Formats: sequence, C-alpha cells, structure tokens
Amino acid sequence: MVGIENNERRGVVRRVTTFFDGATAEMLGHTKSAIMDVSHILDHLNEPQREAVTAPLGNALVLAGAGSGKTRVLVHRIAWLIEAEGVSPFGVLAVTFTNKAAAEMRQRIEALLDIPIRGLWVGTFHGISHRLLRMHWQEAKLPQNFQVLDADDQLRLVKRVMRSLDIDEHRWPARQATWFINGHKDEGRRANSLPDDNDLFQMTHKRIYENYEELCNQGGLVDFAELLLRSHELWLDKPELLAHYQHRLGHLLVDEFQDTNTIQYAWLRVLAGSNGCVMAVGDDDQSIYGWRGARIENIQRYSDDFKDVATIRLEQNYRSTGNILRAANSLIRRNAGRLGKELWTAGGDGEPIRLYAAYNDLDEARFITERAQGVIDTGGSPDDVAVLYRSNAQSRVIEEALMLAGIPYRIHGGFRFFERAEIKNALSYMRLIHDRHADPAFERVVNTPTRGIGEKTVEVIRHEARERSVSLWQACKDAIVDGRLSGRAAGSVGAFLKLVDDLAEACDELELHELTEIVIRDSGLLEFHGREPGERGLARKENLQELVNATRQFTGELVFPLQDDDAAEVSMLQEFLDQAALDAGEAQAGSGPAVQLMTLHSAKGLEFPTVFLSGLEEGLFPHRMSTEEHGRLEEERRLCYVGMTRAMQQLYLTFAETRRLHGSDSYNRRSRFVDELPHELIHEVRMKTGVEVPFGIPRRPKSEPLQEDGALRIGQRVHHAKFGEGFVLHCEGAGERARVQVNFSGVGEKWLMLGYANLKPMD
DNA sequence: TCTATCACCATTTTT
DNA sequence: TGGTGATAGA
Repeated sequence: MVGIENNERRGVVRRVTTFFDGATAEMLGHTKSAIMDVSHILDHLNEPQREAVTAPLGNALVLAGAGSGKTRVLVHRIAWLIEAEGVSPFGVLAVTFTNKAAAEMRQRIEALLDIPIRGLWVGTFHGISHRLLRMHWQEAKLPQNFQVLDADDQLRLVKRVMRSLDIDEHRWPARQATWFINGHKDEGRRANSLPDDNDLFQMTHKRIYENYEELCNQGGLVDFAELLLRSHELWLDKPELLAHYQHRLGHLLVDEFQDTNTIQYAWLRVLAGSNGCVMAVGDDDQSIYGWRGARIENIQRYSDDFKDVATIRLEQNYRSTGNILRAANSLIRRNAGRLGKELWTAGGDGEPIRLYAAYNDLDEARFITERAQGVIDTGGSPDDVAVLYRSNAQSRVIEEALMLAGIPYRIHGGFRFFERAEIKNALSYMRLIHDRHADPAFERVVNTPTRGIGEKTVEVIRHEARERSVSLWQACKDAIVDGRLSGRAAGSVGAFLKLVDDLAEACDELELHELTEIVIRDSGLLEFHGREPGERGLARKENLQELVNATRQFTGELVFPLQDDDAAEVSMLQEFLDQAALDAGEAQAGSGPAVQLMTLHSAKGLEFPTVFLSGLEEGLFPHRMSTEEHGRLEEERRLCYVGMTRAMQQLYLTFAETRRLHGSDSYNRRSRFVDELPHELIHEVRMKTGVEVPFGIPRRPKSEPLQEDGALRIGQRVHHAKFGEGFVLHCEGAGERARVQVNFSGVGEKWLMLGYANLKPMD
C-alpha cells in the first residue's frame, strides 16, 4: 500500500523555497499537510534545514557541518514524511551507526510527534540486519538459534582456528587475521572469492578465513560483519523477499553517511532499489573511520549512483564561536577533494583560541587542571569541560592531575558493561542454558570458576568435537560414555554438564532476572569473582548484581517494533543475549557532574563549552603511523577539525615539549596542525605567569635562536664531559628550554638540555 | 592445574 | 609505563 502511494507521490514536484510560519499550511499544496498544522515541524528551522526537511520525495544528500543541526533535520524530516506527506511509519527506515544515536533519534521523534511511533524502524545497520536474519533465518540458511559473536568471541574463535591449523601465532597474530577477515567481509568478499596467489600472507589468511567461516557455519555463529554481509546476500538470493522490503521501506534515512563502508553502501543500494528514496546525511569533513573500512568516497559516489539527488548544505553552526569556526574552517581547507563547506555563525567571535606550550606532559596536565578549576570556580559545571586526546595512553597523567586537584572526572572508552569478563562469564552460562551447543560460551566457562578441567582435558574434547563435527557439549557427553576421558576429568566434566542442566531445569519457568540471579549464584561466579584481590573483587560482584538489575529492567521491547507479519518467535533470554552482544552498554555509569576525558574519536557528535585539545605534537597527533600516507594525514586533520568543532565557547590547544610515553621520554615538535591555524586567532599562554601573548610572530624557525647566540649550529662538532665528541643534529626551543640533539661517536644520539649540558664547541 | 615471573608490545572503536 | 601472553615451577 505504502509503496504504491509513494510511487505516485514521487512524481509530484513541489517547490518550497520560503516559509512564513503563519502561511505554512497554505503553501503546502495538495499534500495532507494542507489540512494539518505542521508548524511544530517547521518552526525554528533555518532556511536550508527547512529545505532538507521538506525536500520533495526522492533522493537527497544533506551535507551537514559540525553543529549544524543534523539530527534535528533527520528527526524533523521523519516527522514531515509521516505527518505532512502521509507516509506510514512502517515505510520509514532510519539507520545510524551507534545504538546511542538510534535511541536518541527515536526518542526525539516521539517527543516531536507526541505519540509513540509503532512500526517505525530506527536502528543501527547491524541491529536491523540482525533483526532481518532473525526473522528470515531459514532463507538466510542459519539455524534458528544462531548466536551473535562480539569482537572478543570472534578473536577467540580465530585463535582456535589458527591453533587447529597449526599456524604460528607469533608469525601471524590472531588480531591481524581477524582484521583480515573483517576487512574482507566489510568489502563483501567471502573467503572463496579471494584470489589464489603466491603471497604467503594472503594465502595463510585466506586459509584461516575459510576455516573460520566453516566453523561459524557449523556452530551457527554470526560475527558483526557477517550480519551485514549475510543480510545483503539474503536479499540478493531471495528477490521476492527483497521486493517485499523495497515495497515496504520506501523511505530510507542514513545518518553519518561518511562512515558507511562498502558493504553498508551496497546494502543500502540494494534495499533502495530503483524506487526507494534515500536521504543521506553526513559530513565528509568528519570522516574519521577510514582505518576501519569507512569509505569517505561513498558520500561522493552517492550523487552518481542514485538518481536525481538534491544536495543541501547545512553550514550555519549553532555551537561554536566565530573564532573557533574560522580556525576550524581554515584548517580543513587544506584537505583536497572536499565536497566543500564553510561553517558560519550568527553569533560573535568569542574569545581567542588559547595555546599552551607545556614543558612536559605533567605540566600540560597541570595547566589543564588549573584551567578546568577556573571554569568551575567561575560557576561552570565540571560537565562543561572536556579533555580530548589522540590516544588513550595520554589520559593517565591528566587523570592524576585532576584527582590531585579533587576535580571529578569521567573517562569514556575502555571496558563497557557487557564486555567485562564477569558479565561475559555470566552471559555464557545463560547462553548455554539457552543452547547447550554454543561452543564459544562453553569454552569460556567450562573451567570458570576453576573446577579442575584443564587445558589438556579441553583439548581432548575439542579434538573429539572436530573429529565428529559435533558441538563441544555433545563431544563431552560422548567422551564420557566412550570412556575417552580419564576418571578424574570425566568426573569434573560430568559435574559441569550436570551443573548446566540443573541450572536450566531450575530456571525453566522463571523470569529472566530470577534466572540470572540463580545462575550467578549457583555457577559459583559470584563467589569466584568476589574472591579476586582488592577492589576488583568487590567491583566484579557489584557488576554481577548490576546484571541482575539489567535483566529485571529488560522488557524485551524491541529497538524497533515489528509489524504483525514480521513477528518472530524469540525468547526473552535470546533477546537479552542478542542485545548484550549488539549493544555493549555504557562504559561507566554517570554519577554526578564530571570533567569528561575521551579520545578525539569518541568525542564526535558531542559538544562542550570548554574543550582542551591536548597532545598536539608531531608523532602523536598527527600520529606517527598516519604521517606517511597522504590520505591518512588528511584523516588526522579531519580528526583535529572534529576536535576543534566540539568546543562551544573556549578552545584550548596544548602540547608538551617533552612527553613520557611508554616509559621513555620523547621530544616532539609542535603539531603541524597548530601552525595551520591562523595565528591571529590564537593567544599563547605563557608558562608560569599565565600571561597571554599573540601567537606566531616572535617564534623563529627552529635552530635559529641558538645560532644567534653564536653557540651552536646544526652539524657543529661539540664535546660533552661525559659523552665525548659528537655533532649537533637538531636544535629546538629557546631560552631555558632549549634542547639539542647530538650524535655522539661513542653513545649515539642524545637529546640534551642546552642549559645543563655544557657543550663545548670544537671548531 | 594453578600461579608467579618475564619478555614483549604499544593509535583511533563501533557493531 | 603498564597490560598481556607465554612459560616455568609448585
């Protein structure tokens, strides 16, 4: 029904160029909105936003700059489709990358439309693909109770495969093999489609991929990439099924389009078919996930691959001050091949961007802490402050400084709730209760808590299972009957089997949370983890309790409700386990206002009144590993752009001349990104005094200051009391912080503080 | 089978 | 520097 309506509508061309709030209804022509008040949808939108929200039914590309109201446009567009265009909620599919974004969008749509939108599909690529596979497991050639593997499960499985193939894990790290498999799946390639060549790397990994694939198929295991790949294949294999969804889902909206990878793009194209309307929202300047397969070119290809794409640019920024935007604009302008966008604000210039050249990482942390304290002292909330860094290793010193100052902070990233070992253990018992043949779960808890089933015994069971192509569980039963296990091992294994069977029986008729409670107690996990030394034991026990709470609150309500004909028979337990795999939860429960510490990557999409961009040093940011390739350097620059545009009022850039990383000191030059910013927008904060001076002018090119003193120049031979003779390689800094790198004939290259080294020129 | 010790190593992260 | 994984000894 919906599909037919849509097809008719798509021919209708409506030009809506200007809106006057009072006149809106009259201007909408013959659509349903003529009799309906849609001002709540269109009020408070700027011109381009309204253009996007009310775009004619068809394909559209919305280039939404940072802070330009992207989510707002998506939400209002959906409301517009439903209320003004009369599209059924069942005909709309909104795709995001994270569960958080999906939840937020759903919530905002419901708030805007003031009614729960049953049937509206809002979810992640993975979540939606997963749902499809659950509904059409037979067509997708999966067992009904197939299991979703998370990254950790996958890695373990790959390791198991490699061991069974006798592949040296030193030479071929399992991480790399997993990377290889996922990389190809993300590109839509199955193991058998990879070419055979003489490349040992390729052939080894292909072999692993093939065996891994086989093991997954045998055990009904589906990893993240597989969800997408398989649902894509499902559509291609079953045209009638595809037709059903194409007909039903006539309106697709995709958030963060620049982050789509090859398979996601293909997935969308297939689903859209020739009649579907796709609204792609994204920002090529914020593409920072190329390293995990995202294809920035998808956003460029889109206009070619889809017909009659209307392009709308959202460039008015509602977040940052003029200075911040000007700096960000001029930074990103250095990247080539952009679709082009220039952020502007109706607000004022605001304060200058502040730059702090710290002596070392501790000094940097001290400065950040001091200024964060300043924000709090002047009535700000700790929540208003974010400290961003390139790599997680940088967080420690900042943490310590904040802790010392008694400023509450929260670190984003790290282990998330469902990724914690104790939680995964508990879930594994639950998984086994649900499906005795779930091998990954079996492997995980067969000897957790320790019950005398060692590696040797497990190896016997694995061998048995492989020989007969049965699950580990089945292999245990057989091995006991056939007497293939020693008396002692047979006893322990038998006890484990009985434990799980007993748990299953005891929990048969119970609510999910009651089951969970019994599982963590009777499996011995609660006691086992509680015994762990120190704070950790306590924390783990609490987490397990928290799991019980989570199951109690779990309603089984689907992320996106299904229409009656979609109804799939899925137990609450299954549902919960799936969700735990697909949504690992938040890393830390928020408790009170706190300064936010996170990587630049995880800051995307967020905003803060005060932002510290720390560690702006060559080698760290841009990261050493990204400086070689041009494309990767541009991605680093986009990352810097993302970081800067998080700031609403105040932006601090900091770097350290010396940094302790991995236990040894490193001396890095200030990041090129700092120098790519217009100097007039920056004030440099001087050490100790805190006095601000204009940035840029007095700074001389490196090595010059020393030359002027007539002391040293590059290449000059020098003598050091302890290291002997050498010649100067580099000079950096000035005054008390001046350093030289000298290549000594005896001890090699050394960095020395000029003030202390007492170098004697030799010529 | 479990625990202590020692190399080894080290962007970014969601699903 | 600190976390991880392999190995040796109890």
